[in-house]
Amino acid sequence: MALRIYNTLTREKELFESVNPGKVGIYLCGPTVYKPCHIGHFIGPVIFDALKKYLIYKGYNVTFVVNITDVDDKMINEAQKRGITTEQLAREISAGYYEALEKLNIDSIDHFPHATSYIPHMIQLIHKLGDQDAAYIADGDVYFDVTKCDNYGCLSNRKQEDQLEGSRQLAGSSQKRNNADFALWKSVGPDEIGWESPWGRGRPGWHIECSVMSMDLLGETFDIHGGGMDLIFPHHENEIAQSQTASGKPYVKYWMHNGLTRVRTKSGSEWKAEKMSKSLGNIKPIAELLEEYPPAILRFFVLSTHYRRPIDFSDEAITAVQKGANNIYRLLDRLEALTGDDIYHTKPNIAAMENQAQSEPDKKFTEDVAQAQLRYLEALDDDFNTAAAIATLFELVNTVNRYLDDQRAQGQTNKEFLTIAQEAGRMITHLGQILGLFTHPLTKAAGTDSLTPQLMELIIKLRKQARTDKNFQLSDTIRDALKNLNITLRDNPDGTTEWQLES
RNA sequence: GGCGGCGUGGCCAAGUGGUCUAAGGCGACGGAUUGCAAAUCCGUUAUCGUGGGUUCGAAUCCCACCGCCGCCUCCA
Repeated sequence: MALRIYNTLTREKELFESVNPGKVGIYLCGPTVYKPCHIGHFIGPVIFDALKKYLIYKGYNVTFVVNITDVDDKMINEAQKRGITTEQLAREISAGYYEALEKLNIDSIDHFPHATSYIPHMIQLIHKLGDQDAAYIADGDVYFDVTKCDNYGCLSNRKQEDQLEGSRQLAGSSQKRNNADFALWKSVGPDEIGWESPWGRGRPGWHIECSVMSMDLLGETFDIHGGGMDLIFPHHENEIAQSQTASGKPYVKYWMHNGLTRVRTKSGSEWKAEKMSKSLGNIKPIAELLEEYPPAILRFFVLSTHYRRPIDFSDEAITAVQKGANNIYRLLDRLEALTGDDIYHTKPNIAAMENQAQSEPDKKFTEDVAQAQLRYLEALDDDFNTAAAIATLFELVNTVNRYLDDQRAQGQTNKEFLTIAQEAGRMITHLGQILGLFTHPLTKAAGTDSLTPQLMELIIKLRKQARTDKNFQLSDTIRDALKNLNITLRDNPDGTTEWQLES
């Protein structure tokens, strides 16, 4: 089994082979911390956190870097508007960012380099570029000369000549050698935020920070660089130009770009999907969203679409996904309740299933579970198709439910089939957890105290008596009352009743 | 003007040359089960934007057209 990844650079799915055997470096463009983050900021982190987990599963040693841009025009403006320093602003916004990451189970990021901590490195890199005449001073600013990079435009497939007409890039600094040249260092006045440099007081351009931090932490050539598709040009294109020119080596082996988040809104009877943006005012802060939906569901939602496609965000869409995910949780929780064993934190044991499986249905079932695992991993190997992988999870759930039903229908009294079903449940959590899904029950474990199960047993017994007496009014009252406590009863055909705490 | 993405059932969403009259989810409908429900199971619900073309064979390749979205200024 070999992982294949779509590389924006070549526009093809390529076999993944890491630069250094057994090791993988991933760099993802993080947020500019000037306004509260929204769901769009977490698409990348969810995807690449899941990817890292999968690579670890495959045996790689992975280093994952997400940068924090804590200096640029927007930050300065916002800080000024609010009457605080940019440091205060950065601290406040990044705290919210980290908090959301944690809730979304994004725990695999090894480094969060801040741009402001890398100023000397940036100056060094600009120097290096200057030595090659790839950087020059104009109007006190330092620019990168794109003609010094022979493959400029390779990532975005753009030619400079084509960019002129219709572009909103107005004829500004006429001092630039080429229209496409971009700033490496911008000069600032004495009372503005800035750092001393050989070119006077100033602050770095946006693109240089990612080049510097990624190469510092991952090496001059590293494996995977991720980001939203909107960053392909100019940001990533410029990163390549700077880094490659400075190091004389290829910069990144695989460029992975995720689709952008769109918001579905209704105008009249027409649905339309548009980009999230501040000007459109269709942004919901992540903190708010995390209040409305369980974080695990949001993560599931993101991964249930292939990463390269845009995700249309709407309450309806999340709700639909949530209902689907609940079917999986319901089965898992049910298996735990039936067997009394933890299936979230133990690994499946196919061999044990095979040993236990005596009858034909048991054997068939065991075979189906093994097949599901295979298809799940195959899907992930195919350009990290989490959507297809998740589909196999649903099929597996159906397989288990059917098995349980069949066993029950046959009046199976021995509980051996439960052992087998339990292993299948473990397979579901195990596969899900490769992507950071199904790490815990969605709700607080039911009856964590010892009293609840006993009380439930009592209540169920009483209700059963009521039903035997055909006192349905009473039995339904009990059922409704429990429902209000989010406890659902399941009356099985064989007369037994199970209970479950629903989310 | 240039670059790029998208258009698959009521909705969401996989699939990018044959196993596809098309996975999976939500919804709807019918059935089993139930005292009634819930849950679960079974079944039904698509020829893949339009029109051409290539091919023995296309949702998948090519051309044209229509529609939507993004980038070329800051953006994950």
